[in-house]
Amino acid sequence: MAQRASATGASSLTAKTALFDEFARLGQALANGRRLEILDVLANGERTVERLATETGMSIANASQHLQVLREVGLVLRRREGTHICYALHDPQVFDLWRNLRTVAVQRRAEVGQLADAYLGARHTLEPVGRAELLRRLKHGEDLVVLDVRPAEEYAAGHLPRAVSIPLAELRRRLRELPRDREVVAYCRGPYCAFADKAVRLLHQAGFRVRRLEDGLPEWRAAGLPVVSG
Amino acid sequence: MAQRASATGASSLTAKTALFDEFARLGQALANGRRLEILDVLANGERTVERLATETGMSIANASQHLQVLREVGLVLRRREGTHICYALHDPQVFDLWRNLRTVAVQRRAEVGQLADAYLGARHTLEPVGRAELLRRLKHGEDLVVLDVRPAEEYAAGHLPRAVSIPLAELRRRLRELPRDREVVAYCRGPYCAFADKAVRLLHQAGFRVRRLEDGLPEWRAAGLPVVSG
DNA sequence: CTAGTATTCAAGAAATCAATTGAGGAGTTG
DNA sequence: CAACTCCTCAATTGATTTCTTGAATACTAG
Repeated sequence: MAQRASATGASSLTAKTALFDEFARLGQALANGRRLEILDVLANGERTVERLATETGMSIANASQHLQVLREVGLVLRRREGTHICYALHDPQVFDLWRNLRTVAVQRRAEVGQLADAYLGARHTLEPVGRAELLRRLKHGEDLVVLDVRPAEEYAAGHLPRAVSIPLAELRRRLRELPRDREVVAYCRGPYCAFADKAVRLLHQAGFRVRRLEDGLPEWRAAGLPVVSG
Repeated sequence: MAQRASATGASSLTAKTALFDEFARLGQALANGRRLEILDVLANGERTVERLATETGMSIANASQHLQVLREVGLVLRRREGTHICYALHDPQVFDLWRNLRTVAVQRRAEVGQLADAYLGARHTLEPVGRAELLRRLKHGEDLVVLDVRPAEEYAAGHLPRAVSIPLAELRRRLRELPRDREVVAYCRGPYCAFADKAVRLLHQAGFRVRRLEDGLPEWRAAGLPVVSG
């Protein structure tokens, strides 16, 4: 941001300029794909720097630096946990902001949809289950299996009512735990997480009746729907 | 964004990286104070490049370049109007995104509040009127004057029901148009626009009973409240 | 108090971004 | 169709951003 630096003394800046530059700092924090990946993961629960780095494929130093940026603008906060330091979203509104950004990006830019398909593998082949639909069917006592394919820690930090946890990495060898006479609804971290899509493909090939939830646990929680933890 | 450039061929990027980088492009568009100023003004109605430049104090070329950035990511769209080209927010969701960014910035960063006070001149001296309160008092037929102090074009593009238009620049010499026996509620472009605050100070010194609306017309419209145009 | 480890800091190279200036394009009006 | 107006593009300069590497820090655990 050249014009902010060119007036390091801050005296040549009008107050209005300074105010909007301050808003823009939040935009800057959202202006990097790696930081958005971090936010997306953190929406599923707090994480140490190390785990965050391995899950996103960054170096630890790099992940740490991005976390500093997010912390400076107040998007995340940290907490010591034994020898580790855990980072978490500062509050639910931060997730709302990230989701709002996503939504506008998808609606306004065709490239996003193409890239999403490239990453997730055109999922339009099978209509996902809507939140309202799932809730209704659960309430009617319908006999379906809700499957959480995220890592076990995230399931522990909060999951859908009656959900079963089988992390994607273990799914192939734990297929027998799933009943074949009931429909399976899989979910993961959200619409831009590949876990549930991969699970659906795997289960579909194995002959299960399976669909994915339209989005993930953070959206479910943000919609005010019940979340079970522990 | 070094890592995007380092892979100009785009082949070394994983699909996930590319997807989140695409989301980040929207963040980049929001990562500049001048562009946020533009969005804030455009939320009150479309504007030509020239007007936008003079209102925000930028050079025309600079304003044009920022508008190109906003257009590339789909935040604004343009339309020819005679010899001019008008820019407008692409849709109401764009305003929601900007408002969401503002909200998080104010809640998470103390600096923002201080800068806002520096710009607007600590307005806490007088409690603003809430949207709900104003609406209720209007419905009860209470005898108050709703005063729109934005430029006349913005009033024409949409204003509160029963609002009177006196642009801030003309307020001092049109004081006699306002009744002294009724409370005046002034509003402008939003919480980070100085027009209403200046109007309140001016009217208060002139002996009027006056308060400002908690925020401006774009927020009123976004709340689904009635807007009159023409 | 010491050892060990998770995290942060610091420095440097490559690339991007912002604002200015001046030239060029696109369209409209007469 | 020609002149004019409004707008966009291109090039430049200086600052910022991003990632890597290696060193320093801050804690916990024993």
